[in-house]
Amino acid sequence: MGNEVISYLSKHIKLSPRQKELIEKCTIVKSYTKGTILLRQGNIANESYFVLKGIVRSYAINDNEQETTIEFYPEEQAIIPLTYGKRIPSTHFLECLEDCTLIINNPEYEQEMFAKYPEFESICRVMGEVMMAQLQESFTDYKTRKPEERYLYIMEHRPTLLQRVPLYQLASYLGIKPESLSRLRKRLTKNN
Amino acid sequence: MGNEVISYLSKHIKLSPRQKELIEKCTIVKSYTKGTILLRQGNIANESYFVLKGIVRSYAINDNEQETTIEFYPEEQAIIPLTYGKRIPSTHFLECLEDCTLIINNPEYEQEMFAKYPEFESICRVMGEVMMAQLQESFTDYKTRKPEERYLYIMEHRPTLLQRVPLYQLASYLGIKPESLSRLRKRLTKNN
DNA sequence: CTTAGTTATTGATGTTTGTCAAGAATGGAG
DNA sequence: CTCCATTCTTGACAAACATCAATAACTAAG
Repeated sequence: MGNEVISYLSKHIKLSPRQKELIEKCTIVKSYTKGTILLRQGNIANESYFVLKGIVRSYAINDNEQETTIEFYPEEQAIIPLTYGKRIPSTHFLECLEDCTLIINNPEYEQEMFAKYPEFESICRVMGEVMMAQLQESFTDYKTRKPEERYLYIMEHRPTLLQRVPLYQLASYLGIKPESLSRLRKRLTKNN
Repeated sequence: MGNEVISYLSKHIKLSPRQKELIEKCTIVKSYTKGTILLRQGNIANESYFVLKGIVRSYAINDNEQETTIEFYPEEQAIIPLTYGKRIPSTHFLECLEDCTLIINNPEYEQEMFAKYPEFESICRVMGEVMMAQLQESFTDYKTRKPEERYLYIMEHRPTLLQRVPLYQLASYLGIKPESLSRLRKRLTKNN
């Protein structure tokens, strides 16, 4: 069951055979039905996840009641809420867009693991750093690209998203209204 | 000299008198002239900073040779490059927009400090978490607000920026072209 | 003070997005 | 299968931004 986790982690750091063994042993797996809210904005985030099957969306609602999709997490993605393990209320929601199978983690269990297998702590630290760098990069990218360029990027690099995600949610991910995404797509099919 | 650091840190975490004393003792201060590049995109970031005087800009250049301002760091701001202490090349530049006086830090010095004063490690960890949360929040905010709203936010919360920063750099921070910022400003003065 | 270089504004024009409203397509529940 | 709710598309119009080009304002160096 932990194979997917190992394949994911291996993209970012080198794992020793012993570490791989460890990960396989220590995973808690749960399933959720489509539509399940894993975390609510304002609540405390006391779990982190790893997606084995399905797709999870993270989104936030601001004072204008506008909903913004922050990220989609399909298979082989780690989901670590920003407020994970802190006392601060969560800044965003987590929602299952399909029936999902997830690996669950929580701070207490993590601490237990760290005590038993100290190497685990640096793995987690590195993962945190990687996520932060990715976040910064996508922010920079977001500022320099137009919605159309962002859409084309997704078509090229994450084409399955288009089949699995409602377009109005993709629109809020791109930072435009659903109508604009609709027209953008029409434009693209015409010109090619 | 460390007073400003203490005042900054105190905004985010509680410091004991002993910790404050520590910080005062252990700071390395340097000065740079306007225009100095502290860090280049592609290079290794082996220093982090704290601004005592002046203002530093972080920006990135993407494949289209477009320059995007990521953040302005005036007095009392910590600057921790995302790739700080890692072997990854930096994703952004750091540039002094004025003559600057900065507190310098590097990973080796940090490790030394951690060994001597273990409490320091958790201070740094918390600071990292705070920065990450801020980054995520500004990203979400960026997606839901229009350029005009972002400009008004700066006028209200960081009014000094407008006097210290060239408008074309502020424009790239807001995600628009200088011409558009110019017109946006004109619009606002007319309607109020 | 003058000049060269940078930064800011303005005008004209085309494209894209937002908004409001209506209609078409899709999908799930009974 | 039918119906209802959600999701997607389309139209018309206004607002905002990008682009190109020219001019104005400002700054720093000689």
